[in-house]
Amino acid sequence: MKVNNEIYDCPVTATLEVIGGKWKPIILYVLMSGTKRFGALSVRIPTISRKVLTEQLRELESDGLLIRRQYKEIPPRVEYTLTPEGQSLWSVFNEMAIWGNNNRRVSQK
Amino acid sequence: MKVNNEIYDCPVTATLEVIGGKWKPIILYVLMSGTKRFGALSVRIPTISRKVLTEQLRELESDGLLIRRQYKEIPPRVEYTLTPEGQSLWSVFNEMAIWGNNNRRVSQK
DNA sequence: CAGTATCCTCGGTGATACTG
DNA sequence: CAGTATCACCGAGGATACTG
Repeated sequence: MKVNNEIYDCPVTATLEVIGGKWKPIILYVLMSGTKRFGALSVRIPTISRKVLTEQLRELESDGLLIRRQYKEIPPRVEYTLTPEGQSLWSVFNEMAIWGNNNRRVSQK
Repeated sequence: MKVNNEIYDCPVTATLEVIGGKWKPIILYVLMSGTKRFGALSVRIPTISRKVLTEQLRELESDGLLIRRQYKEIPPRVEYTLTPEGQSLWSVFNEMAIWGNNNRRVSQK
């Protein structure tokens, strides 16, 4: 997500630049529970198109938050795993979850 | 920001629904240091148009994060103040700032 | 001073079809 | 299975001018 220009570069906006947007939080959240295949991500997030899922995963990869492993098999297999940097976002998500639970009405899954 | 549909309603996305987007973090951050007038916000965030600033402030107000106080004077004076709920976002921003400082290259103001 | 009112641009997202 | 390619849309955000 294009959050802001360099004038306002600050750690908070830098973080939102990486985890903000419509799909990245849920993708990262799903991957927090461990390595997932492309298809598994697609099943867990059924309303995202494969095109957009691919794009978001590529961005998270180039931001160093996850690793893409492609196995040269038939049928193809591609796995996505959080890097330590990606996993370290847990504390951020946790703080957001606490605030959301305390201050928002959240319907449960 | 339209983050996601109800299927993925979770505390994290609920939080991002409120503080995500291009301008809200910086607006909230500026207001963390105390009540500000419309013009003061505009000066501190010079690249936001007044139209968009107005829109964002209205959304933050209807989300209960800030209070808008209008003084019937000439010239007009309008002040924006964080509610306790808005101020309670400090811990969220703090966690994001820590992560950003540890994991991103951030140019200083 | 603190906004509105209009008009417009652009990029993120979606739908659909195709492929190694 | 895990993608690409193409086309299309829509709405957040921006530019500019006007106002109580």
